Amino acid sequence: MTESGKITIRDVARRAGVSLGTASRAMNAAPGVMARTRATVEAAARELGYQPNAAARALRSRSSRLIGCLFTDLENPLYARLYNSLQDRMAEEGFVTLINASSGRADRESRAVQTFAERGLDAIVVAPGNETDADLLALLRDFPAPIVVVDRDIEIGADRVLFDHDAGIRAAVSYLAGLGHRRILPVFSPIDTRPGRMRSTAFDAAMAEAGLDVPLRVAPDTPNSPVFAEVCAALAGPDRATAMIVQGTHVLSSALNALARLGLRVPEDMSLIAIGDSATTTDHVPALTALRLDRDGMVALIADRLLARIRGLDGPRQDDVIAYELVKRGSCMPPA
Amino acid sequence: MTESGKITIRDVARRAGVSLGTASRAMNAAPGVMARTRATVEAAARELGYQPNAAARALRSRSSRLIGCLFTDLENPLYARLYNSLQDRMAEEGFVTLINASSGRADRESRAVQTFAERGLDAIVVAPGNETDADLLALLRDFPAPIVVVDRDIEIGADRVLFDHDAGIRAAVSYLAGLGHRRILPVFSPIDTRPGRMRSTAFDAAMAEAGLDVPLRVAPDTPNSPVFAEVCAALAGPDRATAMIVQGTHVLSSALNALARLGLRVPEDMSLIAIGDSATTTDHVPALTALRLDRDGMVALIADRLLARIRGLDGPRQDDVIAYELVKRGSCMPPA
DNA sequence: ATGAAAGCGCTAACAG
DNA sequence: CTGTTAGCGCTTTCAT
Repeated sequence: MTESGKITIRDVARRAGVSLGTASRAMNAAPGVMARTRATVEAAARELGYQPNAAARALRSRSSRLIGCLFTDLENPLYARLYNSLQDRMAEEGFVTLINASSGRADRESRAVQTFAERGLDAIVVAPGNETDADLLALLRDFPAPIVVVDRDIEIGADRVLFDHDAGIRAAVSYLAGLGHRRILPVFSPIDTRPGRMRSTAFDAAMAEAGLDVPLRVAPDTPNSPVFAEVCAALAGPDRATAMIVQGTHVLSSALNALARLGLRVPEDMSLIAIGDSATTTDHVPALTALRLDRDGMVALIADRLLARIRGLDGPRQDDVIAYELVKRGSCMPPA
Repeated sequence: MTESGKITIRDVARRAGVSLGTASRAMNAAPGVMARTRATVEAAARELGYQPNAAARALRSRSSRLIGCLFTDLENPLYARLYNSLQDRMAEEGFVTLINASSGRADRESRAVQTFAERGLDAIVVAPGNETDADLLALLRDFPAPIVVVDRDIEIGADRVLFDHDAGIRAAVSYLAGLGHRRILPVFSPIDTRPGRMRSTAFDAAMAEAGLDVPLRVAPDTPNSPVFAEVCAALAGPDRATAMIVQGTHVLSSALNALARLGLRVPEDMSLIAIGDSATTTDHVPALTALRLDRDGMVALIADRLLARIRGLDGPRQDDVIAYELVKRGSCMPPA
């Protein structure tokens, strides 16, 4: 019935009794259109069920009104939520947001960037799993549209939004140290990418400043590797850690598993701080003290930067830093 | 340097010393092009770093080579993986796959479908959170391209890929009953959508057939609601259940939480079968017996159906059923 | 097998 | 403020 896809701007113009150009201007809220004319055109469009043809528009205007995201992992709540929020915000501005998950494989990431280029995306936001792949870096450097890099140490002359792992980890360590903990077990992701690298460095520095040793550490191979066995082993000795700082979702749940297996209760036998806040931390009983990113702030920052660059802002590339907040809940107490 | 985006098919044709039309035919592997000509054109394209303009192509050919997915939740491992696999498969066929997450809100779902229509997507696959919203259904019915519905009871004349919850739940119940369990606690999602509805029905039927009562059930408000308190309450009595069948990821982890709090070990004190297989089930210690969907089969089915319809297959709409497999691991044993 | 030409639907530049 | 016109880059007739 609606026969969508058949009605062109010509039909709208005819029905509104104006020229094609005027119809276009009216619908795009261009300056210099009489309010009355605009109303007439809009009414005609509505009555006809007019839907603009995105391809024609992109071809002519050289803007696809498409934004792309390249992340490693869709299941990661951080990225899933970032994508959701970004999508909402960009939709308000008339953009459609794509996402591509690479599982961290460099070849996939390169292909995705290439596809993005062919499709003429207006901008992309990337957090690739790989910070050093030459191919990917070249593709990114040559990318014909603005890029925002999220929490990766890659230098391609693009704007970046970076997380303040340093302050976050320091806050966690000093909270725990203040509670009286002296043996704190870090369970962090591998160091081949910015978050892992920075967390490890910050942790070591903070511990050193607090005069504490770091005899043991658990480093999952990937951000999603289970660490059950490693955590069990690390907690086996007589001088076991009395507190842990644990990253992520998968890693966190397998660490929790290990505690359960060892018969260690949180927080009585083990204090715990999670890096990143999600359903896993809030739904846990007791709710977990966590390092939470200011997600809304981050999305606003990314979106604003994206929009500004799309609109032609030509200033120097800029780095912005997003803070972590230590949300204190029930998973920490002084050691026994 | 590469100056991408500037080289058009004209440049390629000129360099190859052929006409524009021939260049197009050569690159699209159209019939009736001399092998030599094709080679020349392809070489020219490569040397120039030619990238076809997707918008122009879409405008002229009336095909965007874009596929859309409309799911409720990106964090849900099932959808995240379905999307990943589908994307891989469709990329091989030259399509880019978009995804949109609605969080189950009908208005968002309607807007997403509308956007998909404007963008001229070649096909969409949908698993909306809402099966009855009139607006959404109308939009879907009028959608100008093929649709594949995933596990939803919506009748819009589209092909569907449905999960066999009935056989799956029955297999789980009869396995547990065979082990000697008589009190089995179901922890299922709400019944306002196909999976929840079918699971509940199948569970009741299977229990009745096994001659077992269902005194208690836990039904989270949404597929992601925590059920800690409800599970604790349900397991409080003297005749507590000795086995549970639990859905999802979030629900599952909060149920596991509840067991830990109650001091109930799996499987010694409580047998447990998870609906859906993910890192949560495989990484748990002990690994959880789970109802696993044949994901590869599902993706192949969806992709084939999509492709066939895009290519004009005009047969009657079809329903396909995907089986669940009961993967036996360490979380079940006879009741004490 | 290839070349020439038309035109997809739209926006932007230029007149009036 | 509005009408007219010229393409955007490509695929697809229609000739040859």
